[in-house]
This record gives sequence, structure tokens and C-alpha cells, in this order.
Amino acid sequence: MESKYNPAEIEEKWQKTWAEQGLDRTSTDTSKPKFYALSMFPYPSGNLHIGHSRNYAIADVIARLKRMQGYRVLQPMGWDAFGLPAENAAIERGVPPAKWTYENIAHMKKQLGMLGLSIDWSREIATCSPDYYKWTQWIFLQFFQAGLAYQKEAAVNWDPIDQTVLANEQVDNEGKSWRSGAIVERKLLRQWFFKITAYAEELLKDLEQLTGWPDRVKLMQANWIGKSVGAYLEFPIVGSEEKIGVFTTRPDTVYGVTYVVLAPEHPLTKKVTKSKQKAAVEKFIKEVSAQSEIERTAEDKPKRGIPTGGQAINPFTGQKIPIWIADYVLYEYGTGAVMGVPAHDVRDFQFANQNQLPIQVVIVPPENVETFHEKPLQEAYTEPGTIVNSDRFDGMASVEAKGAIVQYAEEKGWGKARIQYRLRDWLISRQRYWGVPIPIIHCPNCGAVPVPEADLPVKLPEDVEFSGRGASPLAKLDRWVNVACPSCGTAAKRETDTMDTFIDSSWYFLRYPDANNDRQAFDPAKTNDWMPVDQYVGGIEHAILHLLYSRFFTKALRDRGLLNFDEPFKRLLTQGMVQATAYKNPVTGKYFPPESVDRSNPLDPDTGEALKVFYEKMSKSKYNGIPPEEVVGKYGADTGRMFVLFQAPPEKDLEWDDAGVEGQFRFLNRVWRMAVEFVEQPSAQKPEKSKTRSPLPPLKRGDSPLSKIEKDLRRAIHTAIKEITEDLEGEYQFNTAVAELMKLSNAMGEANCKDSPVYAEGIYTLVLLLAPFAPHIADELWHRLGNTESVHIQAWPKFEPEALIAEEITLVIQIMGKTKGTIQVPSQTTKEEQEKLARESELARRFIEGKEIKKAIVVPEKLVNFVIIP
RNA sequence: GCUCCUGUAGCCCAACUGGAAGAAGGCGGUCGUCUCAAAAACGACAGGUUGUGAGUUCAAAUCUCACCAGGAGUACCA
Repeated sequence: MESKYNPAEIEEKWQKTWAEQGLDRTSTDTSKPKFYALSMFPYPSGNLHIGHSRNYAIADVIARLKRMQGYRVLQPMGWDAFGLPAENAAIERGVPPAKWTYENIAHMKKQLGMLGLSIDWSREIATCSPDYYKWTQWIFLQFFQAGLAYQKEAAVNWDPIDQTVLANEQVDNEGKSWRSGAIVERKLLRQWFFKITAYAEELLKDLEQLTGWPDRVKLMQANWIGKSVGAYLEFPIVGSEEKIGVFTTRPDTVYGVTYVVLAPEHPLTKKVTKSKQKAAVEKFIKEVSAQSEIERTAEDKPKRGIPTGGQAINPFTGQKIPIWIADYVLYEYGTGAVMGVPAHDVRDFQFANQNQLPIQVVIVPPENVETFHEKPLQEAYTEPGTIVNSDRFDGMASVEAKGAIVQYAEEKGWGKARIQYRLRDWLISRQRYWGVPIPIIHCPNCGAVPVPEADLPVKLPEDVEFSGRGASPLAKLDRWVNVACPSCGTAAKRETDTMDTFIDSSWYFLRYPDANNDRQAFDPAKTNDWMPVDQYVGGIEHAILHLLYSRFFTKALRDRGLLNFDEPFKRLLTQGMVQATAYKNPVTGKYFPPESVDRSNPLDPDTGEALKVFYEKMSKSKYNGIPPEEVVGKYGADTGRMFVLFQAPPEKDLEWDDAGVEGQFRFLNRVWRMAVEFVEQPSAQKPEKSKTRSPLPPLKRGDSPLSKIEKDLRRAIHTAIKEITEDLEGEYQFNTAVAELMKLSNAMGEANCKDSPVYAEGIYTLVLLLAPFAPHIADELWHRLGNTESVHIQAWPKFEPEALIAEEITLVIQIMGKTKGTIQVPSQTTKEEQEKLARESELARRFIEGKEIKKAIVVPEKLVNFVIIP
């Protein structure tokens, strides 16, 4: 038997053994409680780097812990396999997308295998497989029948690089595409949408139940949904039957409205414009529409507007007020028109001042009702206050006036209460090839007709050409496009758009519990049994996108009677990125591979300029991605796992550090040596062999009571069990859990009782506690200790409370909050006894002699603080 | 601009619900043991105003306020 720790050998051996024994298969023993551990499935880009593995290592530790704790655990894996890179590979290199994708999957699956993850591969799914996307199409049809999928013409985000439209969620705050980084353009197109807005209120409200989610993710979703409570009010147009509807959150300011503004795109613009203004208005609209979205909404840009010459009536005051159009009013939000209250809105104030529009104060600060009018307003007063100049509402508090004015408006028929959301419907069609075909046939007689269920899947044709230009390859494929209408038989055409790939990932977690079902998307009984996901692990970048869409899908499918729960992910852990050193020329922006530069003096090999050295997210383009093979080959997967778990708390970014990796390797070596020496030592107290799932194999204990050394070691052992279990069950502090493992190993090394059964208990416990983190070495050592079954099916150790009790404890003595020293006192004494012992101690007496003690503060088992009168 | 997070030794990071100026663990550093030497291993050590300033408290890294620095989200949403 080799006595040196050889990770390459044992890792391969155990991975093979586990596979043969089916150790990673999902248990079907329903007498056990279930635990569904899920990592966000990867896009098969071709290569895994060590950054990805952090995600899987975290989920794997949790899955392995839960298995040892007696749960039946589902930890599946799959591939988010549709998407543009495959298509780009086809355009650039002529490789068919399917071939490219499946080859990448094969390679990445091998890489994942090296990490020793306890994944049930019998449930593997790939979203690009017809077995899977058949059901994506089926779900689309469910949505279509429920009125949740519809077509409309809308101004949409067009990505000029990827040649497709994008959903709002997929455009960042700089107006750039999430994928290509291109500035998106506005286009008016007829597209497919999912009616996610129908669930706006529930998506917002149910965030409250997600107590296992990080607050910031919930906050981001709440902001994205953007609920505003206010009123819809109508302003009749002078000389017309029509009215301008506006949404406002400040109905309490309606008596201060001095003008109304329409968005330039607003259809009423043409009707209200007087002939004198026509030319100027048209010119203005042309200028605005020529601007890009970002130009138009730039922060420091002055608000530009122009009068239409038309007038409206403020029904509350009966006054005639001018109608303007301005670029700061967004057509897409609310009604595309706003009421102007310059006295009480920052933007309106700025706009009114620029354009010499009147300002009417209707709310004043409650403390200076009398004097507020004496000076002209310097800025908008947006705080609550007392209502003035508002007829019957004068003197009312503005917060109360909100409701009163809305009620009054309802009585008079001028408007009503309204809740407005920022969330828009989800644009789901994409003008690309490598995605799920939308199962719709457009018939000249019947309109949009769903493909009958029996004809699913609508397969993606494989013999297509990729030019990379113009319309999607599907649109050019006549023999695929032309089809008879399923309803009336007339010559009709297939929908040639494919679905947003975020649809594929909005339900994959529902498929895993029943991944090989060829008759249903999933058997509701199985999915309802396993769902919701107990622990979901993934990147923060999906805080809105994937996580919001999945919540929407869950609720929509629940309402179709397919699911019996409201939320898909009970607990969410958003892990930080793994960063590595990147070398960049700050002038040219070019990155260099670390091996091409001198690390002590990094210079650009081409120009000789000094390079900037910094940590950045691992990526191919920055030459700083570390392939798992490199780490696994050098130190083994166990070391790699230990490092990413230890180096930083899971939600924080982590900096790759070669020296730190070596530190973990050293630690595993130390554990190895300790266990092997124990096995080889003849005098060691080996426990009886046991096949049972008892917390620990029963130890042979002598009759003699434990020595102090043994008691101290035992306390260290059980403290480690307690701390590590808490770290893994509560807030997921893998970094401190690993530190506890190290502490235990240090305590073992120092303990001078290698022949004691307590030492044996320590060895066994250390290996068991190590198992979720470093599964290979743990199983190898477990077997070397004489066990015949895997460490991973053993019961997780439980700490014994009495083992934690120390005989003596240290009490801190403070005088006026200043520490003066410590005394040793017996443990398990009362607060009063502790105070008495402290008071009588020589240490305290030195300070309190002859002084009056005002009071003594006792923190049990910790300190006694005397407050004295000097 | 608004909202949120972070700020502890050369570096990464601990510190339970406020409770020791002995702050866990790791990396790096220094010194020693071992060795012909080195690596590995083992042992020992290393003066840090807990970003700054104020406040609350018997007691503050921990609570409050202001400021500084870094990061994230969001941005004319009416």
C-alpha cells in the first residue's frame, strides 16, 4: 500500500468506484426527506475553467452533507445548449451548430467528471435535444392557449451585431446587449411576447416568502418590477372630444398642474398640434427620433420640448393649460403623457423654468404655511406638506389629500386610482437559427395557428446554410417554411423565429425530477415531490433575468394545474466570481498570457510598455482562465475544491492564488500522514469495525476516566463537529468550515495521546467531516482505516454537548470597561457565584479596595465588569 | 443623482445576539530543527490607532450620524 498521498491515483480510482456502485444515483427511498441541490446549468462554450467549478463545488458540498444527514438527494446537471456562439462557430468555421455543441458538451462533461461531483448523470438534459425542446414547445402552446403568449407590433431592442431582437432585461443600463455588448437600436417590429406583466403583482409580493434569498437579489427584482401606486387622470382637449390620460403618483398636486406634456411618439400629438406649430413640431419629432435611446436619456442633457399650440383643461380647476411635447416623456411608460407640476416635481420645475411656464404652489411645508409664498421657489418642493390653493382640499395634509383627490376624481369621472408597473412583457422571439422553433403556423385564413401537439416537436432542420447575413437561415428554407394550415389546410407558413434561450432555462429544473419522460414535460407527481429546489447556486448576473423568468414560469404552470407550489427556488446562493491575474497594456488595451511576460517586471513584449497587472474574472480573452486539468493534474481535485471553498466567503469574489492552492495541498497531506500513521501505529486504539450508520464506530473505552489532555482533545473534536455543521447548515460559511477542519487537525497534531481512543475518535471524525469537501481523499482514508463502505454513505457526526464543557473557564475582569486581567474559575457556576469569585479575586481587589462599587456587570462565563465611584 | 454592499496585520480572511488590545485559519516573511546542501516536513516568532471623525454605552470591529475609498444595482418611470 502506498503511503504517500497521490491524488491522481486515488481520485481516478474513487470516481470509477463511485460510478460502478451508483453512489451518485438519486435515491428513490421516499421515507427519507428530500433535498434538491441545483447549480445553474452551464452553457457549453467548450471549456470549463476553474471559475465554473466554484459553483459546482459549493452545491456538491451541500449535496454530500445532506446525503450523509440521511436525505435523499437530487443533484442533476445539464446543458443550456441553445445560443448564439454555436451559430457563430458555424458562420466562422462552417461547423454545424449541433456538432459544435455536442462536442463541447462531451468535453465539458469529462472536465466536470474530474472534479468528483456527486451528480446523477442519468438525468442529464440538453436543451437543444428534441427530447427536451419538444416540451419547451409544448409549454409555449400552453402559454398560447392561456393567452400568455401573443404577438404585437412594438418598438423593440435590435442588436445589430447578433442580428436579433432582445428583451428589456437583456439590455444593460448603458443600452448595450447582454451578449454582444453592442448598442441596441430601436425598431418597430411584430414580435412574440410572454405576458409576464400579468404576474407583476404576484412576482413582487411573493418575494416576501423567499426568506432564503439574498436581500439584494430581491431588491433588484423589486426595482425591476417597479410598482408605483397613483392615479390615472384625464385632461380634456380644448376643441376636441378626446382626452389626454396621464399617470401620476402625485394626485395631491393636481391643482398645481400648469401644462401637459406628450411623448413625441404619442398618437395624440398630431391631433392637438395647431397648424401654426405643425412644421416646428414635426421637425422636433424628427430630431428626437434620430437620437439613440442613450442620447435621449443622458443624464446631464437639458430637457427639450416644444408647444403644440393645443390646450387642455385641468378638470379640477377648469383652467386651460398648454399641451407640449418633450423628449423627457417616455412613450413606453404609463400613458406616454404626463401632467406638469413644476412646483412639486424636479423635472417639471426644470422644464418650466427653461420654457417660461407658470409655476403654481399647492403644497407648503407644514411649519411655514404663512411664509412659504414670500420668496419665489428656488427648487421644486417634493416633500409632503399642507395643501393650499386647491379649493376644497386646502388645509389637508398632502398624504391624505392623495386618496381624497382620487376619490373626488372618481366621483366626477375625471380619473381613478391606478397601479403602474415598470415591468414590460417579455419579448421572446429571436431571429436566429440555433434555438427552439416557435410552434406556430401563420395561415392567411386562420391567423396564427398552434402546431397540433401530436406534431411536436417542430424539429430544427439541420441542413441549413449559414451566411451570417440577412434573415435567419430558417426564413430562407422554403421547404421547411411552407406548410399546410393544420386548421383549414390552406397553404401557410411556419413561424421562422426561434425562442429566446432564456425560455429553455426557465423550466429545466422542473424536468430533472423526471428527465427521461417521453410522454410529458414532466410527471407532476414527481416534480411536485422534488420541487421546490432546496438550494440553488449560481451567479449574481442572473439576479433578474433567469431568476425572474423562472419564477414567472412556475406561477404560470401552476395556474395551468401542472404544479402545486408558488416559488421554484427556496434558497439561493449567489456565488462570487473567481478572478485571476491578468496582464494588460493600458495603452492598447491588449491582454497577454502570463507565460509570455516576466512576472516580476511585466512589459509588453511588442512595445516594451509597462503592463497593468490586476485581478479580473477568468476568461479566454484575457488569457487568465485556469483550466481544471491544470489544477487537478498538479494537486488533485480535492485540493482545488478545498481552495475555492476556503479562500473567500462564497458570495464574495475570490482571487486565484497559486500559493494558497499549495497551502490546501499541504493541509491534505498533513491529514493524510496523520491518518496513515495512525493506521500503521500498532498501539493505536482502533475502533471495532462497523457497517452501521451510527454517528461513529463504537470506540473501545477503558474504564479509566479521561485525562485532561484527552478531555481537551475531545472538546476540540466536538467543537469542530458543532462549528462545521453550523457553518454548512446556516449561512453557508465554507471558508470557516475549512478553517475548523484545520483547527481540528492542528489540535490532533498537538495532542499528546496518540494511543488514546479519543485520538482514534478524532481521526475518524476528521475524515468524516472532510468527506463533503474533499471526497476522494476522505473515502481513501476511510477505507484505509479499515472500513468497507464508502465514507459518503456514513452518518454525519453529531456533537455531544457534554464533550464541549470545560472544567475551568477564564473570566475577564474589567474596571470601568477596561480589562485588567483574567481569573480562572470553575465552569457551571451561577452568575452570582461568578461575581462573588471576581469580587474576591486578588486581581479585582487591587482596583476596588476602598472604593464604592456602583454596580457589577456579569456576562456569564465571560467577564465581570465593576463600575466604581473613584 | 438615488439605493445597497464592503473597508480588520504585507495579502486572503475569522470574530456568536456589543463583551479580553493573546482577533480563528491560510498565504507570504523571519528564525530554528532535520540535511553535506536543498526541497519536503516539523517547531517558534512576527508591535495591527479594526478607513476617518464624532456620538450612544459600564463596554463598540460590532449600534447611530457625518465623511473618505472601493464595488454593485438603477437611472428623466411621471
